Amino acid sequence: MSNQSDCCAPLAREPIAKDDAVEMARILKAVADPVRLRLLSLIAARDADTCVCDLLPDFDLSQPTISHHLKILREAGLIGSERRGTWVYSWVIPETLDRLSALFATSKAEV
Amino acid sequence: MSNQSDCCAPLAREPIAKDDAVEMARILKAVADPVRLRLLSLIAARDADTCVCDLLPDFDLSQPTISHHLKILREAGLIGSERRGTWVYSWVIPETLDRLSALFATSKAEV
DNA sequence: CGTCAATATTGACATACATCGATACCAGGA
DNA sequence: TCCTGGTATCGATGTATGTCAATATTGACG
Repeated sequence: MSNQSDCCAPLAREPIAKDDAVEMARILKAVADPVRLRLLSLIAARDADTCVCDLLPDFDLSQPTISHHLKILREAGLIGSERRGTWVYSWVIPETLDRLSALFATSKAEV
Repeated sequence: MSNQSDCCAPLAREPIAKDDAVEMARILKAVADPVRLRLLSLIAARDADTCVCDLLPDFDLSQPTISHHLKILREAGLIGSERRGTWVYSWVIPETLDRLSALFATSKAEV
């Protein structure tokens, strides 16, 4: 029943299936890091797409390290990225955030 | 402004503070594992408290390993546990689930 | 007490991960 | 066509993590 784009009822509703647990844990691993959580938040809190160069100054980390973290967020489907000339811009994919939010929802009543 | 029980606005609302990112990443690490996600779900989906002995048969893992995972969930504030005679029972702490759910909320409109 | 069943702790091990410096790749401009 | 600046990849390294077998702890019950 669960596919990529619409996976699993809230944790508290019914025991999550093994495969779904693997899939959601993959996404959760991507956000289970202070640096990536901040990167994601910086990108998500903007109205416009975010240039990587705007993110770097906020961290005491090397450019390769930030690039590495962005790749992990991208592979988890949490952000999208695109090169525009010299710069690379990123944006949030809200559907993936929604999946996480729904996963932890506790109100058993719903649609 | 943010304390333990009510930390940080949704990621997408404003850039998360460094300390909050560390704190939330700590909790997220606890759920970023397929086994712990299933444990949490099994416990959360029940009406009554869950005996550890009821959880073991669902996994192809040793008892010490399950015990280890439960400890991590406990230390993250996701579940509570209590010994009653021979058995140890666990229950979910919904406030912590709510914090996670709220963290990923995308609708900018709210209370 | 002494035993037994349920759970926790310890120590060891292999694997995964965050980070860096060095370097490669790309696109724009002289 | 060659530089230059922004970004990605690579290789190395130290640390964290998931797992187990062995053992300790806890509490119930003879």
